[in-house]
Amino acid sequence: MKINSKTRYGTRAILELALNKSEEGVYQKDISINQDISYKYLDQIICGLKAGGLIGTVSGKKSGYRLQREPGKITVLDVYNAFSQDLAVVDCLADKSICDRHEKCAARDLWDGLNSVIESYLKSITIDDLAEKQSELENRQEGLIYHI
Amino acid sequence: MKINSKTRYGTRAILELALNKSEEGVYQKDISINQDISYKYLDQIICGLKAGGLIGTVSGKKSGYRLQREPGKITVLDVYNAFSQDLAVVDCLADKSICDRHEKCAARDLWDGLNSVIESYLKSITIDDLAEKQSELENRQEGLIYHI
DNA sequence: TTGAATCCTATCAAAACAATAGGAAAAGAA
DNA sequence: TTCTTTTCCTATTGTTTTGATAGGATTCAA
Repeated sequence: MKINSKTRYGTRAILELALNKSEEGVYQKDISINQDISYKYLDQIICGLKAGGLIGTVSGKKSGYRLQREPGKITVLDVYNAFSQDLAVVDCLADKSICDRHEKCAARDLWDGLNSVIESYLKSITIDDLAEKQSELENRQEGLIYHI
Repeated sequence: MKINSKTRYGTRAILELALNKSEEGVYQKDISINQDISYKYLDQIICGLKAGGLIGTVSGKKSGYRLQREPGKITVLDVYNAFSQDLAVVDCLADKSICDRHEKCAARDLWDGLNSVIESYLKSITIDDLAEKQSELENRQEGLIYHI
C-alpha cells in the first residue's frame, strides 16, 4: 500500500502552485527547485496534472503554470486520479469478471470498504487545506526561532 | 494503492480456518481448493501467517492448521502486517531521515492522515466479522434460490 | 533569431511482485 | 521397518511496475 511517486510529487507540485499568490504563472524550474523534484521527471508530473484538468499553462509575457480551479475545489483525490486508473485496492472491485467469487465474497466486501475509506479521506482534503497547513507549519517554525 | 496478493490470499486463508467449526485442523490442500489459491503459493502464505503468530499447526492424528487466537481477536491489520513491514503509504512516515522536508511538510501530514485512516479501518475488522459476513452472503444466496 | 520555456515520446535499470520448483523433515499408517 | 501424507524450507524465475533519464520538437516574446 504505497502512494506512487507521481502522486506524491504531483501533490507537492500543485501545492506549490497554490502557495503562489501572484497572478503570474509558476515556472517548472521553480517548482523543481522549491519542491526538490527532478526537473525532467516533473515534465511527466505536470503533463498528468494538465491532462487531469487541474492545472494549465499561463499564456502571456510570463508563462509558467497555474491552477485551473480554486484550490478549495481541487481535492487530493483529483490528484490521485490524475496518476492512476480508478482507485481500487484490489482488481476485482473495478472488474468483477476477473474472479468468480465476487457474488459471495466477504473478502471483497472488506476491500470495498477499505476503498471507500481511502476515497472519502482523499476527497475530504483540498489543496487549499494543504496550503493553509503548509503556511501554519512554516510560521510555527519561525516562531520557534524568535524564542531562542 | 493495491493490496498485495499475499495479504489478499492470506485473508481468505485465515477466513477459511475461521469458517471451520470443528476441533480438527484444516489441511493446506483444502484451503487451496476451497479458496482457489495455488497449493504451492499457499506455502508462503501459511508461512507468513504462522510467523505472524496468527495460525498454528495442529499436532495429533489429524494435522492441518488452525487459528492461534479466537477469530474475534484477529484483525485484518494483523494479517496485513504479516505480509508487509509497517503500514506506511509513503516511506518518510516510517523513516524521517529519508527526506529533509519532514519538519514542515503539509504533504507528509496528509499521507500520515491517510495512513491512520487505513490502519484504523483494518484494525476495526476482525476475522470473526468476516466469517459472519461470509455466512450471511451464503445464506442470502440460498434464500434467493428458494424464491425462484 | 535566439534564448527560455513548454511539450512530447522513447528508453532504461532496478525493484517489486506473483508464482513455480524441488525437495527435506516429520509423523502417522501399513 | 517402510510407505504415504502432510508440513516445512529455500531458491529461482518471468513479468510488470516503478522511478527516472534522455533527446529533442515546439512555442513565443524580446
